[in-house]
Amino acid sequence: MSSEITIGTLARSAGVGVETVRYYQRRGLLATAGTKKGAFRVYGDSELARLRFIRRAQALGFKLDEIASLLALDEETDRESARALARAKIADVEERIRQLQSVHSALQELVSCCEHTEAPAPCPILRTLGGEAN
Amino acid sequence: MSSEITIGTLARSAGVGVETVRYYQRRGLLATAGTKKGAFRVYGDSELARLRFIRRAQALGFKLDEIASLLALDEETDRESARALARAKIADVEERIRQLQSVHSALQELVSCCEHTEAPAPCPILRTLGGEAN
DNA sequence: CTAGACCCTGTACCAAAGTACGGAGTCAAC
DNA sequence: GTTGACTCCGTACTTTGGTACAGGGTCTAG
Repeated sequence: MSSEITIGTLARSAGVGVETVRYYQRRGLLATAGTKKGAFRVYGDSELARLRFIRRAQALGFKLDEIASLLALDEETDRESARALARAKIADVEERIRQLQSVHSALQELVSCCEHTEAPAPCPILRTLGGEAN
Repeated sequence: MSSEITIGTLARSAGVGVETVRYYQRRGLLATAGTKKGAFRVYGDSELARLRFIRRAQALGFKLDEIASLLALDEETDRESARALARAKIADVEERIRQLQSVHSALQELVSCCEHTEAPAPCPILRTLGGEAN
């Protein structure tokens, strides 16, 4: 049933490097396989699923510590907690978007000011960064 | 004219820590004052201006390496370069906003799916992260 | 039976932007 | 004439998510 796979194959199947798998093990996100076949540890489907879970969660902006919390949840009984974590992450993402948008418009302003200033004189961008009034 | 200030005052005036000033000096963003008054190095207005420049640029999302490039520009002759750097940063910020927006909508989808699933069964968020189809 | 590919463990290193600490010297005030 | 705040210089640690290497052992094919 559960395919017997070494760490290299496991890593490749999830699209990560062997060192990354080991790193997740060190971080406690993934168990180090208990069973060995000869001298090599052997992994199965559950480890692969967990590894993919980590990657998907990461793509959604969760950091490894948060993923550890997600992984500790039970599909059956922890829906509230899962939703709470997801909502917190949404708020987080929204905040970062707001920040970036404000930076974006400040930069836009500088550039368009620079473009519309015909004076051959000092660069408005550098002058603004340099100071006087703010 | 140029106020004679020690590093602590300089740092406080720019809203950073002394260690941060020293760090910028190590990074070559800020010169270590040559003049000393007794045993202590003495800074003036130009260092304060430079420090503020760094902070403003940082608030606009430039990293220290990029700020080094900005600081190397001449207000009079390097307008083109300044604009180019600002435009590159704008593109950068836009890209990050797009990324975050796509993450945001994926998260929204998960949460609203979870909210509208009345089955007492498994949590849709955790199940989606856990896999099968994607 | 040997070469090459793979695995094991442990440790060190990378970026980025600082922060903290140790041990010494010095300055100003009371 | 000493206390307390400040400075100097150098080094090490922090966070996050890995990556790289050293020095073995082992497995598989030809």
